[in-house]
Amino acid sequence: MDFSFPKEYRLRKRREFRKVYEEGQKIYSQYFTIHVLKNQLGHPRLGITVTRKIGKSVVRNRWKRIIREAFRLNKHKLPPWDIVVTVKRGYKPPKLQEVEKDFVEAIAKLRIISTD
RNA sequence: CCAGCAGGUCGGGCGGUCGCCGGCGGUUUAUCCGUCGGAGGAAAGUCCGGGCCCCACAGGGCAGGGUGCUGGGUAACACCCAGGUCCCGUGAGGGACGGAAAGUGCCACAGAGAACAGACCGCCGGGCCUCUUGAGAUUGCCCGGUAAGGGUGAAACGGUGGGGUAAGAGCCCACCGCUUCCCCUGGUGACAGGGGAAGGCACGGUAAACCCCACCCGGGGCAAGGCCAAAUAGGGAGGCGUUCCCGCCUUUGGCGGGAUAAGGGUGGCCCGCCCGAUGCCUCCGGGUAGGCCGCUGGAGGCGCCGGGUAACCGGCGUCCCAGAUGAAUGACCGCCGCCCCGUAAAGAGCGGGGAACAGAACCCGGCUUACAGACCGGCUGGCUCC
RNA sequence: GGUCCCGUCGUCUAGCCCGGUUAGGACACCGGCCUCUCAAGUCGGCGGCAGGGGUUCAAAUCCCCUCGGGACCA
Repeated sequence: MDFSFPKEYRLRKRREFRKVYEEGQKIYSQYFTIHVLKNQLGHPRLGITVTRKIGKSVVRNRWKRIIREAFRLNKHKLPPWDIVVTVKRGYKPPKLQEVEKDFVEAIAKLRIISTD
């Protein structure tokens, strides 16, 4: 199974993020605010937002790495959407399994809503 | 062995699986494969100093800012090294550092008096009143002397002894201290040592108050700066075209319709068909999105030798050691090492748990701040043993 | 990444340049008076210099470090 994470699977420009914010759907999970928009690429793409309010650079990097790992290990199950994950304030970075669970459940919920 | 003082080093190790970023090689022209490398001592705070780049600039001055014992190191510094004086410590050591005798300002409260000082209490002399026969004594008041004592304060005009006096005081003397000046010796110098003269002592603090003196500093920052460059709008140059007919309305004008021109669309091309009086085409320069360079080989690391007390410098050899840009350096597992807890008489073993501060963004030299723990020598004081 | 500014009661502020009473005021809060009660009014109280170090006899004020908040630059 392919667990790689090349650049085509990432959101890299400010206007790509803006498009998801303005045209996509939104859901709140325990740790994140997740914006989602269907794309035409046939695979999902991930964008992560961790503001300076979350913590210093060590903490911000930790969040990004864990989120990226959660996406990477589950990307074969994900629909072809652009997904932007914004970290909420007030949490310490938890274990990978917790983030994975939180992220996958939130996406599953959105999937049900969008198929209705 | 116990206290302590300065200083240096490290910041878990090995292996596997899944990923990420970059270099090189191959392969295809856009994907794979191979291989190598991939956070720190502070990468942090951005507090100083430089390199680099752009702008400005003849030279000098003013304003503004910084530094401040001496000598040295350095690209430079507010850093580092060595030294000096004073203060603290039994000591190893630690801390402070131009000028208050150029001028100005300020020194609250308390206190009698606070900056060419000052009589509240006290001490001493004199006068008046009171008591007394009187000498005289005492209380009160007044005048004067006095800085030795008390008290206030952060700070009150040198100390000890003697003389002196009504009581006192550098008022005078001796010794100690202090200030200023001169000479000699040592040192590059701060300064030190020695000798002499003058002065009874006159000059309290504050310059992280204004200021004076000496020296230094142009401004901005890689989001600097440079290159390539769509689409759209606009600018410049050149070329082609800017014609005819009909109807209506109040004007050499406007509106509507038709034909054709430059040109465009369709199409491999010609004819044809369609659009078309609106302009159209080509080139140039600026420039946005976007991309590229700057971008990591450097005041570089390590070793040896030489110079220097040292900071550091020189020579030779050797190594290449992150370069991202919504921003890589991660996740999981196993074994070993370290620490803690339980079990055991200690240990072994077994089981469970823990491991700091922190993440490069143009690059260096410093400073400051954060930091679980581990290690290395050096020195001081005390106790004990040989 | 870089450049710069600001932190005073619970909130908004004065004082800071040029150091010196118990750091002043408004709103809020608490208690009393007034009122049948509440509000208003009135009297009193509670409560603060972001933290640490230094200079000074003395620091909210001057100097340094740390922490927190904010603005600007593609």
